[in-house]
Amino acid sequence: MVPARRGDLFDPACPTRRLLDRVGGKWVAMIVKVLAEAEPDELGFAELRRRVPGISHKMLAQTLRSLTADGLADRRVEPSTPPRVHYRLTDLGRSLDEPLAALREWAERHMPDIDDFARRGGTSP
Amino acid sequence: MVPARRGDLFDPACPTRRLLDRVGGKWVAMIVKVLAEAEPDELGFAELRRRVPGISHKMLAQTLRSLTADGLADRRVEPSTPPRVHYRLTDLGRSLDEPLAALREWAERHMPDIDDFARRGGTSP
DNA sequence: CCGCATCCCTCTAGATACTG
DNA sequence: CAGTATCTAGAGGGATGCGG
Repeated sequence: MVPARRGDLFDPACPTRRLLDRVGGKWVAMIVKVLAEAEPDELGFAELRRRVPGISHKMLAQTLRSLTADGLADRRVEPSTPPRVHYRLTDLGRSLDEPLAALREWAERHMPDIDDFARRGGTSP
Repeated sequence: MVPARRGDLFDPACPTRRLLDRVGGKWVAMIVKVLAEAEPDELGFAELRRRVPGISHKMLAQTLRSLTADGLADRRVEPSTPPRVHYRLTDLGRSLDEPLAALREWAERHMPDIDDFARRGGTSP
């Protein structure tokens, strides 16, 4: 990650794009939301999959893996047969949910405006 | 946009992903930030390009086009030779900058934590 | 039950070039 | 100077299958 294409080093003091590279993925924001709403409980893999409609087995595992690797989620393995694995947000992950919640709120409030504007082809009222 | 891959319709009541599909693009957030910081002035195409290091001519035009089509930015053509085109945020675009600013702030404050965690391989202190 | 590897397809975005 | 079209490489993400 953070490839530094060719000789072109972008400003290393711009963490926003790096954050969006992670959070802008197709499923990250939704999984963080679901985990945040489950607080203070943790969620099993299967339960998570049920609460994120449309996600594939692979993408859920992959996204959870990256969240765990980034310290945004904790992973707890229950040593049973079959083993069950549970996830919850870390403090860091919980703090990330705050700006994400602001974004969700904006989206719910204003996406209809964008849709209307786009549908009318940008004509003034 | 909002392709609805194959037969798989996701929940239409989830505008957050649709917003992230737009804002999560590589340049959108940065351009909105630059336009917001220039307020109340508008910025010419060339000036914008100077303020967004690393962006290509094509991607700047393309991103500005989508912002304009979504009603997030206004486009003003100065009928001179050569023609100059100026951009500024609309009220809607300006309101979007608020949650984006929250995200930027989080990124600046917490990306180092993520980096440290990843660098230590997720080891507890 | 959950994780990981493989294959494949689509979509993004960079390079380049032509028009107004 | 600004906008658009074409081509191409690479990443993201879906389906499937084996391993633990």
